[in-house]
Amino acid sequence: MDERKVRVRFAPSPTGPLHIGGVRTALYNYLFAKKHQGDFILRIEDTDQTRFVSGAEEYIIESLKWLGIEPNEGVGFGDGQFAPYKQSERKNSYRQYAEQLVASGNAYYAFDTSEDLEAMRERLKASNVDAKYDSITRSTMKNSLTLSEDEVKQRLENKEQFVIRLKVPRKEEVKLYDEIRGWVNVNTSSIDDKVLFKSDGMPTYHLANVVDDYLMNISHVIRGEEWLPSAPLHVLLYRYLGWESVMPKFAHLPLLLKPEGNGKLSKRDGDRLGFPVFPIEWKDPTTNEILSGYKQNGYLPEAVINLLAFLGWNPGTAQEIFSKEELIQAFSIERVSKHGAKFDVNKAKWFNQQYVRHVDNKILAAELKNNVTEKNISVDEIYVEKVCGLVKEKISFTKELWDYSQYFFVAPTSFDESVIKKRWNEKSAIVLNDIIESFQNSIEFSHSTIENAYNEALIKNEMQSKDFLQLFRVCLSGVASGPPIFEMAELFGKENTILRLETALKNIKQ
RNA sequence: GGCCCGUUCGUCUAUCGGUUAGGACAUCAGGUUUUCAUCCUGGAAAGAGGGGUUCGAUUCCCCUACGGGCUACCA
Repeated sequence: MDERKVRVRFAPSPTGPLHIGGVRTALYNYLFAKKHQGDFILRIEDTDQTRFVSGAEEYIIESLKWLGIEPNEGVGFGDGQFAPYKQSERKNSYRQYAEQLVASGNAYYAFDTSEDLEAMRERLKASNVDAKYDSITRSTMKNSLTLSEDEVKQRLENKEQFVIRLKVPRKEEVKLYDEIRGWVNVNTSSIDDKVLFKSDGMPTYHLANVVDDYLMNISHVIRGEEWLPSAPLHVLLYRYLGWESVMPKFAHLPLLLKPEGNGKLSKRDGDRLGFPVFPIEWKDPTTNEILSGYKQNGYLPEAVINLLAFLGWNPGTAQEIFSKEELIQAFSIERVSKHGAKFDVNKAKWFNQQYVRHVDNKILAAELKNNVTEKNISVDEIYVEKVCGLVKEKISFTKELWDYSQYFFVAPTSFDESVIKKRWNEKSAIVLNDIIESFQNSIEFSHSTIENAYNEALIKNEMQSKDFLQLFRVCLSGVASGPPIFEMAELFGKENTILRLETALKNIKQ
């Protein structure tokens, strides 16, 4: 690594909600920046005004905040010395560079209408030739290379619509070093004369991205593999603009693939895959369709970061659970894999489960309390916390809290039938009554005194615990599984526990 | 079609010429947990195919196959 200060950027376009592939790109940029004490920048690439989606920009900002991978510079995170960070607000800075390329003979004005272009493509297709605007075809089109100088001047003065295209050499090897893949060679014969400056006065991605990365002193471009084919074009741009010596290093990340079948994960995959593709919930502004998010599905941001980091990267050790700080320390571009990764729902669930267990009860309680109050149940905060402490071992997602713990707040009215059917016999009621009686006579009501009372009742009635314990659980909670029974009963309290057992007795007796 | 990238257990991956090809998730079988959804132990499970290079290839090179990406005045 050279001495240049590390400055990386995440540059999404606000055409909809950010999906997890994009989130991972942001994450790798973030980790790389922090690892090298560099800057992480958020730049909004909104050069296509026709694809603007309202709310998308805010969504991107909110998502990065939720995940805790906040840029230290950029839209929504405070301007640095390179503001503005939104390309539509930088509109005026691009044309001069396009003009510079025209002046140096590396670009040209083109006046072709979309009909002209269509006709050219039809014509070439008919003769079985690759239809592209390149070193051959440009000589047959309306541009500043074929038109006289006067006519070009005239057209420009008449404010005729034009674009500026890069004059790509006919046949030239372009070498590009990718930090993940090594050297990539591309011949310019396969690249067309890309539009750099559009007729609406905005640059295309190619120009804007190169100009901004240069102006913003970007040291490394870390982006998705879908950009690899156009990277040589960008190298050409740096070269012709005279910036090749400060050209950023490139790293093209492997894509995130759909778990089943083929293709890269896309925004359109929405909810149908059984896991969210968006960090937080997104409501489509035009259709009002709601697409679910990791946040709302009960994932913890730390878990999402951890699992995403491992989709395409690994530290080379057996450790898999990494805090954000640990990821920063361990991360390196060299250990990013070259091939696409399919998202694995099971592994994602496992990651989240690991984190849920270690979350402070207070934080879980805050979420569970919402569910409880939604049901118009008023409850003590400490009680909710204790409930969380007991059930968190049993769940994978925070949104499961209520499902797994509702009997702590509402006494059961139905009882797991398969357990009743399997375990209930003529002695059950007697044992239960003995337990109730013992409880009533007890002064202290802790999990150990509960357990003692329980055991005594079993011995007295010559009953094996393994034949009765689950039945006991069902009588108390209505369901077949849950946290340690005696601790659960302690939390219910003496009166409540007795009441529940009596209710169970009444309901179950056929 | 053209160009580019890739290819190790079902999935994520380790291996930087010599390993019984390792781990994790999932799965299966046991065992704890006096019950369970936790936990522990164990099993099954992989180098796409074909050529080279080499004393020796999963590892390096070539070809084929397959997968993916790109191929717009979209990013």
